[in-house]
Amino acid sequence: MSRIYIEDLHRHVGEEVTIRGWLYHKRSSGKIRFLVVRDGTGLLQCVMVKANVTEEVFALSDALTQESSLAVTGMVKKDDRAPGGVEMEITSLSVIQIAKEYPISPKEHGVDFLMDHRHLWLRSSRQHAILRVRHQIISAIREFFDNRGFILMDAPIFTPAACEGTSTLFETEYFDMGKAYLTQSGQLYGEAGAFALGKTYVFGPTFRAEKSKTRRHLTEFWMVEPEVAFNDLKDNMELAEDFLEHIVASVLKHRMPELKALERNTKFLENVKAPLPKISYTEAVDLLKAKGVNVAWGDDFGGADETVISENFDRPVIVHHYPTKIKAFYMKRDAENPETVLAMDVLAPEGYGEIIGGSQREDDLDALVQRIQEHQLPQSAFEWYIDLRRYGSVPHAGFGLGVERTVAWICGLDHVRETIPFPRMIYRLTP
RNA sequence: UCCACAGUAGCUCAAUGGUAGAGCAUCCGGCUGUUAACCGGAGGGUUGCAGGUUCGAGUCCCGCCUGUGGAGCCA
Repeated sequence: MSRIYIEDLHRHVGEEVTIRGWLYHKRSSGKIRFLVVRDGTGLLQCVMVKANVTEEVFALSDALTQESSLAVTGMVKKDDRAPGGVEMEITSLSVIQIAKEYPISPKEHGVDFLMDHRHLWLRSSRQHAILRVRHQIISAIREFFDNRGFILMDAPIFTPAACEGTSTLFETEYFDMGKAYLTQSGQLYGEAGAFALGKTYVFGPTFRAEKSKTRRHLTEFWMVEPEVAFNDLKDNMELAEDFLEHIVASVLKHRMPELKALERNTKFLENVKAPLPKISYTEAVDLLKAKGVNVAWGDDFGGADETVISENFDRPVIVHHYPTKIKAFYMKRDAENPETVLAMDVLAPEGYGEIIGGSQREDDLDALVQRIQEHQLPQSAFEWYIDLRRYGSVPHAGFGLGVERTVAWICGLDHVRETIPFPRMIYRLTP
């Protein structure tokens, strides 16, 4: 016998079925009880009328507490009075466990309390909606690259050295070999992959020990990083805009009920179609100056600056050709203007900030070694990476997309802490 | 790390320097269509910790702890 889930109940109207799940909420009125049951796929209002069940079953419903596990059996009926339009008329009920007093009530709670109870908070409908959208985004990411012949290439999490700034590494003892570090990015390994397999993507968790305490930061977050041999900056930007279009279209196609539950205005999401608007860093600085922001050419943009830039567009905007000195060592300098690199960031609209950062990579051996020295990085740790420029180096490019910021943007959340099941932040390691 | 704000019942919050309270949750009772149901009743407190001022401190002062929002840094 196949198991029936709440999300499929509209196909079982008129049948007697059994649903196993948890009590989400209960309302009682003398001789009639309304049990709202959840099973992970949705919520179902179950109506228990005293005359229709045995005394034992009716008494059992009195003992049910919020989140008690149970199985309900009854007739599935269409009823406009029920949330979801379908309800169950209970004929039988069995209790699996009576839950202890559940800490999360239907009333409001503070952020810290909810984060302390994250393992239970995940059961609420808002968190359901977010995690389903996250799932859809991850699914769309893999679908996009898989359909284009990219090979998933996992990068290591223990690494011998930094690829971004050195001050933001989590370190750990690695037997008698000294320190190992948790990866900040799989990109360098992705480059090795691109030279082996042509087009690859790295997808996994990354770690930054930045003491950032903002709505956009986690210490552990997921990143997907495509890397393509023979791609230049233009190819890279085109890949990024096709990629974003695909992700957003997939969520709009499959997760509208969740976006509605999150009260997400999808107007801007529907605009996410390639090609996206593109401006150079220099144009972005001029734009900021015209808006009265005090910036100079060569400054990196802060979160507020990114918001001002993105407010000029009704869809994500690509900013390219950043100053060399504010970007990573592996980015290729523009031959026409070595003060800039062939970098590009994608800024999400509505103030959600940078969701993609990428570049064409430095493929020249001498230039790369020089950049490593300029950044005072330990060259020995990068010998394998430099090797890629010794043996058949070619132009190549890639980018990284932060999954949590993308989820926050698409869901319209005001903080990334709700975009991942168990967020890791500067002051939170549990649950 | 820096700046600002906060910490009172299980939760969300009140309380002019003068008897610590409400709603929800819990428990008891009532109600045959509820939608965060409603109505009546009950229990529930070392006011974050440690000092100080005062006749008297949840309230004022000092230090610490924890958290929230933001900055810098970044995806």
